[in-house]
Amino acid sequence: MNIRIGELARRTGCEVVTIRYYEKEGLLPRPARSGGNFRIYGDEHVEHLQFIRHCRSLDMTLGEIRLLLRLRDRPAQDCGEVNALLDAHIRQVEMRVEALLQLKQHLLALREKCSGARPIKACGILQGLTDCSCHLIGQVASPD
Amino acid sequence: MNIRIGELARRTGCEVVTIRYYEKEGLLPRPARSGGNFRIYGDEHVEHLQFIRHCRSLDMTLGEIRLLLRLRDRPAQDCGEVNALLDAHIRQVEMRVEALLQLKQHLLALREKCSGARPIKACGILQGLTDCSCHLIGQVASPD
DNA sequence: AGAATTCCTATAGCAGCTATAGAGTCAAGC
DNA sequence: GCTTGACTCTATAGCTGCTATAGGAATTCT
Repeated sequence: MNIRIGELARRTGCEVVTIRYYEKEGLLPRPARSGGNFRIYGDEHVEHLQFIRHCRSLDMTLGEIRLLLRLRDRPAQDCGEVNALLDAHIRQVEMRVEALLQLKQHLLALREKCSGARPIKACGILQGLTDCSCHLIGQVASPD
Repeated sequence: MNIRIGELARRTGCEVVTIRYYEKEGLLPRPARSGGNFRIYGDEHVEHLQFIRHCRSLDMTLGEIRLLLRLRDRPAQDCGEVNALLDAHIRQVEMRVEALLQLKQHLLALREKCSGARPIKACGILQGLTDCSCHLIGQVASPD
């Protein structure tokens, strides 16, 4: 099976530019080239790219995916590292959720300060944002 | 009160480079300059920057903050727009939380496929990532 | 043969900073 | 008066994970 980049994109739901980007980043092995310098892919590339897309749909970083791919290339090694990576990723997601829930509480508290339909100079929300009393209490964890 | 950028940074917990960045982005008004071309700030800048930092700690984008600042400059106008902006922001946070909770479910399901301590070629997690059966079910909403 | 489509490389842009280079300013100590 | 050090200046590049654009070459359709 010899397909070009457009067909690979169609089969994986991945944009053409993104495929080239993964190649540049070393996530996808360099394919053979046709006489006219077009990339020629095979089944193994489809599978490889699907793996990457699956990981991305789980919000893994390209660094994490790179590591998983490297591990996958050592079939005899123990898979503890894979488990550890996933555990760490799950913890990160949990932390992000907690940070966002805290954030939401702060936003709701701020929201209660104004019922709307006031002149801006009396708006409770803008006053709450200007007031810095709660400034350091609710620091948000760094986004993803 | 005439302070330089380092002192402003200290008082607001904001990095010097970030202050200059906000100025370049039009969020912070250009301050006066000293003879040696140093930025000279006053009380109003401290307050202004605290407002920005407070908004950022609530995860607002610089675009949202720019809009809020512009509204703040029209004290007589009705504050409905401020309320609307905050409501929209809260909804966004809620959606992000839900997306992350879904994501967590997918990750936990994947995690269950392996107990660790296997050779990598038998790792249930890597197999789950290679298998694309659940690929399009759990698409994650675009991050923040 | 000519037009439409696909492909190529290289570069810049998005958000919200952070880091670096190379130079200038200013106050204190010797 | 001169050096040291802390601070400041501008300009530029880097981070993540793409996306968009320009300008060209290859292929495919009619």
